Amino acid sequence: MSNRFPTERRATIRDVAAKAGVSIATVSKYFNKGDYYIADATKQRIAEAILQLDYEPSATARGLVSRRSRAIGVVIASFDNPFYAQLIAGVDDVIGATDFTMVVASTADDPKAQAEVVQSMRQRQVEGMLLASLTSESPEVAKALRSGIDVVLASRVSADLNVDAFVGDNVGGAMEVVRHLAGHGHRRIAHVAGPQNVTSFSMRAEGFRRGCDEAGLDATTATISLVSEASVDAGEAAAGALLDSAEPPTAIFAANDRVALGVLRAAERRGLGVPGDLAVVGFDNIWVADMPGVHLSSVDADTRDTGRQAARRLLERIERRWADGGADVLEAEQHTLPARFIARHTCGC
Amino acid sequence: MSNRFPTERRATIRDVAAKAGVSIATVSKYFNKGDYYIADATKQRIAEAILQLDYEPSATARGLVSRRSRAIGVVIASFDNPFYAQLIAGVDDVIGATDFTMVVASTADDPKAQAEVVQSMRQRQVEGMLLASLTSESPEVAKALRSGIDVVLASRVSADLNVDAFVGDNVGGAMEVVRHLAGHGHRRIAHVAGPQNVTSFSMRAEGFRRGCDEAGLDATTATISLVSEASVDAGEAAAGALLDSAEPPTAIFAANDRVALGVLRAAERRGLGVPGDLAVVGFDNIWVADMPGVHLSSVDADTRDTGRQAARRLLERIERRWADGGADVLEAEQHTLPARFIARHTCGC
DNA sequence: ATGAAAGCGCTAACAA
DNA sequence: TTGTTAGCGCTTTCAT
Repeated sequence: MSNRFPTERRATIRDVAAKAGVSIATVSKYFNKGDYYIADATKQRIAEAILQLDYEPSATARGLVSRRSRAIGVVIASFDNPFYAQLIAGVDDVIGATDFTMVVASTADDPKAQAEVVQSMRQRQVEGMLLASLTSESPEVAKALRSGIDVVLASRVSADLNVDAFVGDNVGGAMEVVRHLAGHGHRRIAHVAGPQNVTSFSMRAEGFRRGCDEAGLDATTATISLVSEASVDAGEAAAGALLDSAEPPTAIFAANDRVALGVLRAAERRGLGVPGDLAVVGFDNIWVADMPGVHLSSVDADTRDTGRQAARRLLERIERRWADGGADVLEAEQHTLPARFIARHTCGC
Repeated sequence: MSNRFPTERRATIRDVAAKAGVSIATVSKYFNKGDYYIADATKQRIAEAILQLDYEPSATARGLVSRRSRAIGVVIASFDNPFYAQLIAGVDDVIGATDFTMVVASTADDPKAQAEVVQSMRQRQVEGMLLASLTSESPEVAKALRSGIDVVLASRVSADLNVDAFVGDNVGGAMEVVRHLAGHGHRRIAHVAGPQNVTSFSMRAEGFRRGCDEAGLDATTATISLVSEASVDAGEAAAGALLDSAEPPTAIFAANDRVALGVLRAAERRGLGVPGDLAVVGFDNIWVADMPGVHLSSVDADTRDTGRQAARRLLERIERRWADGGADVLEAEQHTLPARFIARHTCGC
């Protein structure tokens, strides 16, 4: 047996009005409580009718007249990446407590996909967008901005978009890592860097360089190995090449924890002890880093909180826009969130 | 400097029509290509106008008249749980390839939150809902069903809702685990079971019992320890109690991988060797299970594919409904996806 | 090949 | 306190 209901037409405000014996305006007022006076007896009858008809007001119709969708769009690179999962969890923490809904889409860092997604969100009239996946800025984003959609960046910065951005202290965190590793006596340190068109990764690479300078290491010992995708497999491959070279590093700083996990696997496959033969440090401090058997040293920039802050800011912008009649009065700010080095087992602590 | 654009009113179909010197009906036809003939010259002018005005049709207005939102709702328990992340990734695989959008919300398995979320989605006129977090079925879901919203369950079954469900072979998978563990010679096997109001967990517990029967183990050696929340910490606590008891188990089968990770941590904290002193098996085969240093044996029911299949089915239902003029002709089916035991290090293989 | 007009379900003046 | 009415931006007959 299937759900065989004749599926009678959804009840509308008209049906409610008819059944309650009032005008649709009164029913509308009933829902937009607070601003109107309406007799208790009438209220009763309306409530009754709503219940009986199982009426639910159409957000679509409401949105059309009020010109507000009460929806925000969230764009990430992928769902099965704990970093984005954490970020969205943070966004959800704040959005879930409001009457806004989230429409979410992933773009796999594909500019074309991003353009499509942004366009689709514009059509859906989202009031704001939270972009966490933004490598090359597509013109679609600028258009969205121009059409009155607020935009906030998370874990990304943009040179030509004048919008708020919330991003961890990648440079500082990376420098801290090198400092720490150097403190353990390492001289041959390698950095497995992620795609440099992703700002977080390029900033980490920059921090690595600065850290090496600071520690007096030069390019003969401090090397950077680029990886085209920040994945476990790519990390394993890159680390493998490094480890199999003539003068392998004694410590590897990975672009992020997933890459670090790949490095760990490469070491394990070669029977190398960690941190004895090789020290490893990641970035992002995803929950896995703290798991038994892993104990990966990492840098924590509180991803979930990044999501929360970015979401709050977006909401703030949206509210302000309505309060100020469409104007965009807030200055765009770049917020750098503090990064903390988390020493666990793999760095040699 | 902020994004200071006077934020002129979004262009509407009217503006386009005016600028192109045609009627709005023609512009509308331009977008609903295929069904109408429209002169090439006119097409040109419209395209031009659209470009200049940076016009994007309003999905809201469209939805109001067409009565279709081209949106589906996805309800999960939480984002920062790799299981749901995988599931959503699967859903995204198929939805992302269509012109539907996903509105997502989490409920933390709170019935009240679930009711709110479902209600909100109903207001937003989603055409279908994918429920992956459904412990106690709230009446809201039945209402949604009645109002013509298609519903598909993922990784959950429901006794009183007559809807499609896609769920892994929890019973069979669990039996397989016990069989395997018994094959390794274990007699004292414990199951750290998750909240029993979650069908996946109750089914796994059931499979555990059946497996013990099959292996000739009885309640004196095969024990079940209930945990109120399927988390790492809860798993650690439960395993700790088990391990510190007079006659500790030699093998623990955890409700899922997160709980298993907790078990692993409990063992590690006590200096117990795995699998030497304690064999451990999880469930779900989240990606972490395969990481270096972890090597957790688990049961794989292809979560991502579950998401894909469920999403496909939902889309199928939606299309059918429109093809058949609102009727709901598909029989509700319960799909059991095969579960495969994945032997890694922690089970003793 | 194109346009006029009637709504889709709702909100928000303005009247009564 | 309640009702009338004019749209919100679009699709869709039905004319032309």
